Amino acid sequence: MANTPHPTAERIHQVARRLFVKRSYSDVTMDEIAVKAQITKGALYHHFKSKEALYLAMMEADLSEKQGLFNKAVTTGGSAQQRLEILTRTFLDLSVEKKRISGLIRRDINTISLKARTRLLQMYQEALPSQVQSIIEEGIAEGEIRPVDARLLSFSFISLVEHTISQHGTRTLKDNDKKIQFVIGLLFNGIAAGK
Amino acid sequence: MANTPHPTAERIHQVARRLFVKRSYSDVTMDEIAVKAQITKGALYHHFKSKEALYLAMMEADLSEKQGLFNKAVTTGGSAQQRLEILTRTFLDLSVEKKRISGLIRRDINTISLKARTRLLQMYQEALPSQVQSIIEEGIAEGEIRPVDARLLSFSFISLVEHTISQHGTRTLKDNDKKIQFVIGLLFNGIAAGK
DNA sequence: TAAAATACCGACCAGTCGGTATGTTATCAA
DNA sequence: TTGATAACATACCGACTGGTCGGTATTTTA
Repeated sequence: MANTPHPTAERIHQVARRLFVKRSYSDVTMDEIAVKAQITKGALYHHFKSKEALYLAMMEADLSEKQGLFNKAVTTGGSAQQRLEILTRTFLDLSVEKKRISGLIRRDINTISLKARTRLLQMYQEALPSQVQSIIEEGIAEGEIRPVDARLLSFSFISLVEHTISQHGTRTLKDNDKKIQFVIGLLFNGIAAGK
Repeated sequence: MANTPHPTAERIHQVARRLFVKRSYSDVTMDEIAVKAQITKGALYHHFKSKEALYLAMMEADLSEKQGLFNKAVTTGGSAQQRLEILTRTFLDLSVEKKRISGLIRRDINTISLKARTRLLQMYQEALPSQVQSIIEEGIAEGEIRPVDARLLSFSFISLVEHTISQHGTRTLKDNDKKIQFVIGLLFNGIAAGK
């Protein structure tokens, strides 16, 4: 339903994704998207009624895909730590571009209309933070995790993971195993040297 | 030296800061800054040769102030944990607006010129991450903190603190003591329930 | 095969934005 | 008093941007 079977629309999505990942919402122009997608502006506006609609459609396609992927980690059995590891690995296994998209939201959220903003945050919330949150909440219920605010922690955890895929993060933590180890180790045990 | 003794320039700084905190770099116009500062565009361009120069000057003023403040925490005696607490408290005691400014960088970094970008990152680096980093490094040297990548950890810690001042963060962790407790507790001990 | 819907083209528009050119007024040293 | 300079004001420019629109080619449906 959120899929765009039309080949041209699909190409527009790809081009838009690549551009929006590299530059901010305001800085990407519809002209450039049209040129890169090898169509005219008329055709572009035939498929998407506005710049914002295109941005939202692109985000929705990406986030609903991620929601499905991450949901497998949530519904898997095992300890909260194991499930967070699986979820993190699922994320890290994505393409570089797809890993970056989630980070766009914080960057562009202030430049789109209020209505689009609410919708975007809702989609993001369901795709990522609330899934992490539910794992944490169950971990708390099981006595595996000490009682903290699960929502705030889920946001913190997500940006922790995002740091591992930054330029410096990838330089320090070469492969995904190292990244997961860093992230999970910090989350569960902290950095105190004792014991 | 980075100070702007001229009262008009100072007023422009204030207005620009308020606007840039609320909206992205591209979305804030020089016209609006002029109107809000109760001057004309001519006067605005008399004081700052370009939009980018204004943005940079504003950032520089803020970051150099923060660098000085945080440096006190770094040079204070005590354990790494105590010094990180002091640094965090220094940050949290700032006005809401000044707390937000640091976060602008990640948002606007892609929209300014390469030269300005390099400069901005350098200033930010010195003001915040590298100070946190040096505390962590000393903590590792003293055996207080287990050996991890100090730089990556400093970035992670900073965004952890930033989360506590988000909308949800302030709702959950009412006062600064609660925020510091959350942030330091997570960093040093993690969330594992055992012991 | 006629008709209708879809996909696409490209010129154009109204508005916006950063920046400039050209004045006018306040300040203050000589 | 003068004259240079800083500190503004005003009018304007040119590039650019999101979006429109009349029209055409192509495919689907009746």
